[in-house]
Amino acid sequence: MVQPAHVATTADRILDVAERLTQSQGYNGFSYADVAAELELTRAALHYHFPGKAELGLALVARYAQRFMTALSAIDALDDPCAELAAYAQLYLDVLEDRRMCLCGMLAAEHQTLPARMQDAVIAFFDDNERWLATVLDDGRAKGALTFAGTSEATARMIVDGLEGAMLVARLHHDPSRFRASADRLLDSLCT
Amino acid sequence: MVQPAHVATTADRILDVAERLTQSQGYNGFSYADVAAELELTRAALHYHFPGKAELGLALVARYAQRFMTALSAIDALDDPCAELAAYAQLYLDVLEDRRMCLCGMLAAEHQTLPARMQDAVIAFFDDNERWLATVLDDGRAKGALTFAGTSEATARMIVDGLEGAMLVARLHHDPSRFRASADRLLDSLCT
DNA sequence: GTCTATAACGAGATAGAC
DNA sequence: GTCTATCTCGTTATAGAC
Repeated sequence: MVQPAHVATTADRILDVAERLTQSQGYNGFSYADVAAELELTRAALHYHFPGKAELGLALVARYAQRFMTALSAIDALDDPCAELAAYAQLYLDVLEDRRMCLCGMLAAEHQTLPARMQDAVIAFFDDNERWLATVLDDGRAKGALTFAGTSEATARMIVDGLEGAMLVARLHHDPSRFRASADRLLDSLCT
Repeated sequence: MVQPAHVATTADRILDVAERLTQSQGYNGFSYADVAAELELTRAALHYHFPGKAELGLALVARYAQRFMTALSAIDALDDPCAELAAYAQLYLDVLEDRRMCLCGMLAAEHQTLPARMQDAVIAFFDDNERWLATVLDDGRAKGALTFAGTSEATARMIVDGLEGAMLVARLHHDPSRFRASADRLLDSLCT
């Protein structure tokens, strides 16, 4: 049986709630009870869909990473390196708007406490982001649309670092404009 | 009675362990039992020194912030804006060397789950850092030692954001050289 | 200042009925 | 697929002896 596209399965609704809770309170900051209460289910029902919290957490990262990579593919279609970087920053801003941290940024902070497979998935998320950014940077430099010193890999890392850090700090004040200011300064220096 | 400078009080040793655990696993990622075991004390002894985890957490941030501000005062003595920025980044690198996150960076991630007074103290830490950096930047621009567009406040925020984010990500790979690369690119663009 | 003992609660998890 | 009931363990916290 295939679900109609507009009806979320229970598993999806669990992931939606768990994702928001993880982004706002951390993986170690929410419980099955929190998710169950919000969905008006019992904890046991959650265990049916995700046997343990480790499985839920892994599904969380996998879905988030997949969704993110899909968004990056869509950005590729812009075919304008400078606009692509701006669109990339906008992905972060969208998350920040309702006071969430990047899921993997949050999990990066908690990294040492995570199940091994979640740790690996978080690292892979950042590697994928850096790789994608590096191709945008290389492409932009080849086209003359972007200017930067050093390797595209190092520049990509600086962008990821800057955006993740800007989210982390801007969230304290619930102030997306702070994020935008940092992000703009970071990216404007690259666009010719 | 005053303690000799080289003998740490029990309260200090508790803070030392709790600080390291918070920086590596998060405030929600360690327990009184963890601290007690490492110090070969009981949990009850910890409650004597810090009635509850909220008080311990607040003392943690207060001590860290005070120590950090003292370090910033020492850096002021360098009287060379570019060297001062490098020394500032070095503070972060020192923390990262044994796989710790900045205490307040970690607490920023967990911010929404913290006791109210801890939340305020974390925000104050970042405000103080930004203020200090802004004075270094203003001073450096006046002397002609630093160049940057826009306000010193906005530039200060970009520096804090970049360094915190670089720590967050570099810690994943246990790779301080990544931090150094990001930090150098961030700061070199300011030094004339 | 530190201990033993215990209370009170929350978390993750499982068995088995429906 | 969801429920009730239960288990086990970890966590915070307190009382009272030493």
